Amino acid sequence: MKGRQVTIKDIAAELGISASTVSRALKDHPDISVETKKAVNELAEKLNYKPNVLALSLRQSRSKIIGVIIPELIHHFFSSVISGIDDLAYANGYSVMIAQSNESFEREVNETQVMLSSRVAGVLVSVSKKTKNFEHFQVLEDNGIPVVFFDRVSKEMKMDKVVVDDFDGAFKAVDYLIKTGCKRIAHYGTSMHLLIGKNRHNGYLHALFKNNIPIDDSLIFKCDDYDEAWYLTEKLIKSGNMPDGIFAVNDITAIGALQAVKHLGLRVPEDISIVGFTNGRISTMSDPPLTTIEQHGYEMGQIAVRILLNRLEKDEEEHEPETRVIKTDLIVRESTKQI
Amino acid sequence: MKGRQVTIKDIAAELGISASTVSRALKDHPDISVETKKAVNELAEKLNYKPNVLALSLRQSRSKIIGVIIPELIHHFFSSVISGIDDLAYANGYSVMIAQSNESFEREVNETQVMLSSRVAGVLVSVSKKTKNFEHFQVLEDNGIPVVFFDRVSKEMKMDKVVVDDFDGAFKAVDYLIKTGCKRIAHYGTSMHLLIGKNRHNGYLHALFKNNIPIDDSLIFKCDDYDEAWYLTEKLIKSGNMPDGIFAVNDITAIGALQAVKHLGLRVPEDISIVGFTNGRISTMSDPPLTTIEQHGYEMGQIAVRILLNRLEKDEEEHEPETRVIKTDLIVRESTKQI
DNA sequence: AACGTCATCGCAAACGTTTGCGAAATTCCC
DNA sequence: GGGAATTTCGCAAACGTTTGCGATGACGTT
Repeated sequence: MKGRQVTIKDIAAELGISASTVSRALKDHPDISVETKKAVNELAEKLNYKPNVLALSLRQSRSKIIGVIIPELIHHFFSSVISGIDDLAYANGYSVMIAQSNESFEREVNETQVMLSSRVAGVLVSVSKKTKNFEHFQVLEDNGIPVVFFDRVSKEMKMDKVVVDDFDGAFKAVDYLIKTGCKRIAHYGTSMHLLIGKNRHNGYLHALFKNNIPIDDSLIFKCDDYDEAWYLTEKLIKSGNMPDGIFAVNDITAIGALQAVKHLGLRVPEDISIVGFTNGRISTMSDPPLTTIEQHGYEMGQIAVRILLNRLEKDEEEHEPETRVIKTDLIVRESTKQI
Repeated sequence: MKGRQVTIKDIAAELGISASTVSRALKDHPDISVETKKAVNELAEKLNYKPNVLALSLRQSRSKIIGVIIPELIHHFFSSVISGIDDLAYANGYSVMIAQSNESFEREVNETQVMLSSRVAGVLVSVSKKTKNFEHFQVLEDNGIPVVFFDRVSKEMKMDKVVVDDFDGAFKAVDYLIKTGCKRIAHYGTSMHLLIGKNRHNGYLHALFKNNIPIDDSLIFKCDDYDEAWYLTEKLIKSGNMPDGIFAVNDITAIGALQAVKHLGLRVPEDISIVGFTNGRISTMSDPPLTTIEQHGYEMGQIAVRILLNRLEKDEEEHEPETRVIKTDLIVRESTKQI
């Protein structure tokens, strides 16, 4: 019952041989006779021996754990990414340690300390909204722990990144709105110090520009969650400054706007068209279903892992930071008009 | 740059004292003089020393990692649970290692091996739909790794569990449907070998019974996802065997049914009332918003951690498995009629 | 018979930390 | 000032594993 776990020594003792021999036998070292190997393997099987990865990691001072730091777990996009991370990590014999910062800078810093303490092989991170300083990640790199950022990244960090083509995605969304007849398109965006905020904003501007639509600052807002969107949309409509299209930085915000529009007795898309960003599960559940941008979270997770594993293999020599950009797709549903 | 990490020995060498002294100084052992402590702590700070938890875990053969095995990450309920787990684990100095089984029995078994290898302190698990055999979890217990199950549990396992009061939740849902005038209530349920499937089913039956409504087997189905629900609902309505209420085993299924009903030109809740289970994010996003059962995933995660930590503290002596039941709440929205 | 060649295995150190025990050095007490 | 008590620290072992090196025998070769 309540037992210690079986070790190599237990096997060695029971067989009357040394621990080294058992170790070598288990990994099919040529120095060991077939009979010994057979005996060792059989006993290991019988005792349900599992190598102690702690000891292993300690020995070669590198663990098979990938650390992941994200702002929030309860979020379709992030859980997609983690799912991609977990699947590929698992396929390569790595385990995944997660830590959510809950959008708190202090906790994010603390989590990097934990990663350091745990001697993880590498860290994948999407920074919190409050993070404007990246020293704690540099510390990881300085201690030999490679860091790969995904989605929420910043320009100033000279490290590996994998991001979605936010500019192009936003452009596609807004361009589509225009092509379906919208002329007064509002943008609900997130913090501009996050690249994703800035890039989506710029994509929005670029689409207007390309289509010769003047920029109207009274239609551009910092607004990135459900309740905010509801409130803002209601205010906007009642104020008389009503847009005929809304491009929101994510699906939740888009749906908040959508609900508010319907609540006021207006129709989507006839009166106001709406486009979100992410293509999460909810985008098919709203009424009407949401036109949005597919962000390929699962693939993003996988790519991040692949970049990390690559770095871990050829770990020496100076390394030139790489930025991978994932293309988005416009998913047309019924919250926008026909083209 | 590309450095090894700082160890206790580095500090000891630089200060010309022994590693033991540094170790004791760092944890404020009374045997060490104040000046030494001061010197050690300052240097540790300066060098950014972080204890190597691998070595620590190896030493006392127990790590500060909680393993979590779940069927699917991309799922509002499960990510809520993990979020609760992570927050409480973090507060108690533990890290969280996740592993998704993707509803595969083989992978679930493999993940338990990994947990064993990693010498995690304990494991929290929600079993896959395919799991009908629980030996792999018994192996964990036999090796001194406590296991706590949550949500998806089975009767035959004699271990700690934390579940939602599925019976009562289902009862509340169906009872409410009846009170609002429904007479022909369909049930879309999940596998009966999962306790949650059976209990919700029984809660459904009990509500019918209490209200003297005969059970109609032609209204009971195994159907637990979006597409299935859409298809089944459409078939059901067209076949003329139309229910006036639907109680679904989760929100996604409920919304699938809701969409199908609307698609056929019928109204929710006037023609058919619908109740889901979970109260996930999507339940507020549908049109009309979904009446559902709040399942308290975040709290469930926290309770699971608390049970585990309790066991880890007084780890000796035989332990009587405990089952914690979390009460549900009926959340009334607009997919049901007024009472 | 003397030597080299293999095949097979064990010793011991190392990874970073903790901790019981003992060893100095200092202080105290009478 | 002699002994005891106290303070402050170091030694070494241990956790489980890997691995360079050396050891032991059994052979085969001259």
